[in-house]
Formats: sequence, structure tokens, C-alpha cells
Amino acid sequence: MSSTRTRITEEADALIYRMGFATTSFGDIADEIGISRGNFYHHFKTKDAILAAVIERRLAATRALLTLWESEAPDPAGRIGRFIDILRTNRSKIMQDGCPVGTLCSELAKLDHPLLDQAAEAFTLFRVWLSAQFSALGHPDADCLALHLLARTQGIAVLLHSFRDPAFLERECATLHHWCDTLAPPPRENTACSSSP
Amino acid sequence: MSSTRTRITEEADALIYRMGFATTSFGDIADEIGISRGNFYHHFKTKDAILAAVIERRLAATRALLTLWESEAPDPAGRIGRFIDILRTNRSKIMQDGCPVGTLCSELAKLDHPLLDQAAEAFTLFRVWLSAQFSALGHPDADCLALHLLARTQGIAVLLHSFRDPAFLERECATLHHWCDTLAPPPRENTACSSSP
DNA sequence: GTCTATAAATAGATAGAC
DNA sequence: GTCTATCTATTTATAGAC
Repeated sequence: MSSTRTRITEEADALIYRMGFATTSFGDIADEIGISRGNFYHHFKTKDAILAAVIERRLAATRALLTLWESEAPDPAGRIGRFIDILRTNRSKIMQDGCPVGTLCSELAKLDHPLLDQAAEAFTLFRVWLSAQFSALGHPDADCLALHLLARTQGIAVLLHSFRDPAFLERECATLHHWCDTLAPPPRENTACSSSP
Repeated sequence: MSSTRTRITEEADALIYRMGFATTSFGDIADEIGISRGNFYHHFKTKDAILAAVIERRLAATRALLTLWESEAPDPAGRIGRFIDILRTNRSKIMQDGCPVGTLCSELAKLDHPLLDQAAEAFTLFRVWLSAQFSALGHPDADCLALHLLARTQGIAVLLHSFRDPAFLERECATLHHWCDTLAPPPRENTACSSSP
């Protein structure tokens, strides 16, 4: 049922995640789904065109995930908890290949690639969504808190990717949940922008 | 005075940091220092041999840096502060090319490269050194705190690299310093492994 | 839409003259 | 130690038959 174009995008998504963008070749993708490299160019004119399609696909998946979390957890604190737990949910993937967003952005930034901003839009989706949750909890510095939490999860992903230590992940997730819990009530003395989150 | 081998290693270090390992070619390095590609192989037999030399060079530089910090700051808290401030010191570099350790480890992990462990040794150097400082402050969970701080700085580096927002960096550095300050006295109610850092 | 064949550029790596 | 010349494989990309 799925078109060749869709299959190329799906396989490119998986391969770029597993091996990185620069290392993934047309040949790799073509071999994986059993088509010739020539046919390939009927669907995508350049390698960057594939990357753009992959990024768009990932953004759509992220939007869908955020919508799912909203329906599953009606309260902001529960939603933030869902976000933190993607680290646990995707534990083995992150240990093997890192965070799909962080590793792609790092690579594209290093290549000075024009699609970096598009890729970083995935960060922005989480940032805006998290900011909305912190706002709903009554925090005036919601955007700072959102960026802060985003940074915390990225750091955990990087070290998990490099060290591959599950105990570290569990510890840090517990710490993040605890941070979130102490933050749940409206602003007391903590504001992430100038004080201790 | 510096030998060709040294110049190759230095230039490879810079280029790998700026463009990534996979993207940096022998030609790039050779062009940059004005030698031919043929001469190149007299000093290094394979591309991986260059990478190994670059990693060794970086590890030596890191060891020297940690020793410098120890002489500059006699107290553990001040030394930890030095570590946090590398984010500020290398602000523009990190905005442009990310953390040299984190980005290289991410790339090598994705390539399933045998030198990943060697590259991750740079993390371990910081980890052990930070752990010693936390221990000196009387924290029984010093290694957890060291890994935690390492993760925090990596996350900040990733987002700074992707978003290039200096205000975010200043905010997070201040937050980290504050976290360090409230942590400075021997363990009160905070232990990073199970409670709120 | 899919294929084979091929172009054009670049990669890592080697041989041998100087 | 440094160079030029060359090999071999792989890359992105194109042309054209079916």
C-alpha cells in the first residue's frame, strides 16, 4: 500500500538515525528497500530533498506524540512527566543511537547545513509545548523552565549514548521527576532563570 | 620547529572539531597545512590512526587543564566552578561547533567506531576529577554528582549549539553555579542520586 | 515507475621517483 | 621526507531503454 516515496522516507529516517546523515548513502537506502539507485532519483532529486522529507516526517510524528500526551494526561504535571519518561521508553534506542533530535542537530550544525533550523524545529515543538505546561502550572518563567528541562534531557541522552549505563539513566530520570514534583505548585521561591531548579 | 606529524595532528584536531570526523578528508587536512596527500601517508597509515592521535592529544590537553585548575583553585568548590565556566569561556566555539567531547562521542557512537571508548575517556577524566572534588566536599555520592553535572553541561552545550542563544547559556550557568553553592556544605538533605540536586 | 548503464567527482590508500 | 602519479572503491547524479 505504501508508495515507494514513503518507503524511501521511512528507511532514510531509520538509517539517518542509526548511522548519521553524512554516512547514509543512496545506495544504503536503495539496498535496504530493494530498489535501484536510478529509480531513487525519480522520487527525490537530491540527498537534501530526502533529508527535508525525513525532518518533516519526524516533526509530524512529534506533533502527534504531543497531542497523544495531551489526551493521555489531562494535568500539566502528568504531561511533563510523560516527556521525562521518553528517556526511559526509548532507553535502548538512545543507548545505541542517541537522541534523534539532538544527534541530527549536532551533525547538521557541524556541516553548516541549511536544514539545521528545520531540524531544530523539533526542539522548538517540545519547548513550546513544555512551556505551555509550565505556564498552566502558574510559572511566569515557563519558557526558561522548558528550555532547562530540554537541556537536562539532552545531557542525559548524550551521556547515555556515550557510556551506555542504564543505572545512570534511572537515577537521572528519578531526579528529574523529583525536580518536577517540587516545581509543580505555583512559584514559591524557585524560578529557574535566576534561582535553583 | 613542530614536526609535520604534529602539524597534521593539530590541523586534524581543528578540522574534526569544526566539520566532524566522517566529513574531514585527508585532502582537507593536507590542503590546510600545505603538504601533498602522498606525504601524508608517511606519517599516518590510516584515517583512524589520525583520529587516535587527535584523541590522545585531546586527552593530554584535558589532563593539563585539570592540573591547571587544581593549581588555580585550591578549594573543591572553586574547582567545580572552573569546570562550569568552561561553557562561558568557550561560548563562541560551542555555539559554532558544540562540545568537542560530546559531538565526537556522538558521531563515533553512531559509526560504531572502535575508538568510541577512547574518545569517551575524556568524559571519564572530567568525571573522576569532579568526583574527587565532590568527595572533598564530603559528599558520599560524589560520582553520581559528577555524572549529573557532566550531563547538565552536555545538555547546555547541545542546545547552545542548536539554538545559538547566549542568554540561555548565561541563565543555565548561573543556575549551575547556584546548584553548586547550595551543594557546597557537606550533605544536608540533598543527595543527587535519590533527591533534588 | 523501474531498471541498467554510465558519468563526474571524491574518498582512502599505494608505488616509486627525487 | 616530500613529491607526483595512480589505483580502487564509493559517492551523488544523469541518460535512456523498458
